[in-house]
Amino acid sequence: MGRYRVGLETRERILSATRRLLSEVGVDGVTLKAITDQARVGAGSFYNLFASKEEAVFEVVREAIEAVDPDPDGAGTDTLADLVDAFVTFMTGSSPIARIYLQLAVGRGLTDRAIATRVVRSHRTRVDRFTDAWLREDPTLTPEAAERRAQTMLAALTGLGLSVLLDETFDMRAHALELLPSSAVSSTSP
Amino acid sequence: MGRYRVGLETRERILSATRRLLSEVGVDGVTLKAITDQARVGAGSFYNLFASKEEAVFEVVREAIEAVDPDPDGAGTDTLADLVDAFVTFMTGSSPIARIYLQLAVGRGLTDRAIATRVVRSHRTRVDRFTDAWLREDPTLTPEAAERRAQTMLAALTGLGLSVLLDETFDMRAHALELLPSSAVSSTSP
DNA sequence: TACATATTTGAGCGTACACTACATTTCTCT
DNA sequence: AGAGAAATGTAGTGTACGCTCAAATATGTA
Repeated sequence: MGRYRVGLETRERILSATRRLLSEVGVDGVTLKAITDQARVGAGSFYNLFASKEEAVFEVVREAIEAVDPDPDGAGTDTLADLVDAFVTFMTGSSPIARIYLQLAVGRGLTDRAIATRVVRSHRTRVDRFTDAWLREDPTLTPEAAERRAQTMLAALTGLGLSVLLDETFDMRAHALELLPSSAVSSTSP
Repeated sequence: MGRYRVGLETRERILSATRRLLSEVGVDGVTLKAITDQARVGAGSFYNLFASKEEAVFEVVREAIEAVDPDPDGAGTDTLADLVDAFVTFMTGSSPIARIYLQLAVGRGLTDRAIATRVVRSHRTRVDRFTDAWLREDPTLTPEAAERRAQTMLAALTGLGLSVLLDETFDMRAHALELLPSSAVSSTSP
């Protein structure tokens, strides 16, 4: 089902409106009417392009996450410090999308099956990224040990992210550095 | 406006029902109908005792957060391993309180200022507990360094708690052990 | 230009929900 | 017992929301 050019433009307008609303009024304020008003689009047009309201919201969050990904192509050259840095930037950056992401992941992921599935899948991808980086950092690790460390590190980063969301003065970066093995602390990749 | 005895009993029934629903069906499942059905009470009775649904939910949340607060009379002899162990047990134990607490702290605490304040305060108390334990573990640490490590460790434990909420098969204990300094890994306090 | 396909509109459907009105019953105190 | 306050159940009301549908219009292609 090919799209006409105007359809793709409308899609962008809808995503922009959703992004803006998420930032300005939060996840609860994003109603379909708010989106379609903001995008100057009828409800029917919205559903011609998105299967549900949630789909648009997730697309926005997904793009926000990708925007800070140090290695979008998965080339496998990013270091642990790079990944940690990217996560910290995502959480402490100016965009409020990080808050939305955590809220959706935990606040709704626990009860909404569709959301839980997406959260788990993206989490899985991130764990793999961190696992690979751990193996590059310390080739003597078994794959299992590397994954365990990746899981722990990611969970810790999530917890630190929560801390900074609850208390904006929390110095997430300083704390996150403690999660790195001492050999990797000094600098990010050259 | 004094209350009759039956009114106070009804109030307790409503709070119990709300508490139970929070743990069984989650925050989103707590509708007024669910509460009044569970409490075997009419909607009119509910609004005779509470100004709004939120008021009842908030009362339960407040009690749940208080229940999570570490014992303020703690003798101050816990080791880091003890504290980690207690946290893991709390998270993976049979009581649904941990679930409620985390879900509300993240799901609502990010947007509800009143809840955020309570979460931050109980978190603060726990950080102090962990800081003391770090100092006992390694007396060469400066108080600042100890607190930084305490914050990181607690955030990591919280993140691991989130992991186990999203995936019940997640082995929180194994991962939590990685957070301890190597000298403390082998055993809990004698 | 003719045709197929994509896009748009917006009134309105179904539903879920918090909350209310009010007649009735129960409670407590004197 | 009697009176007034409190508690109760029912049957709603109002509203907000996600989403649908059919008809009308725009777009791309041969």
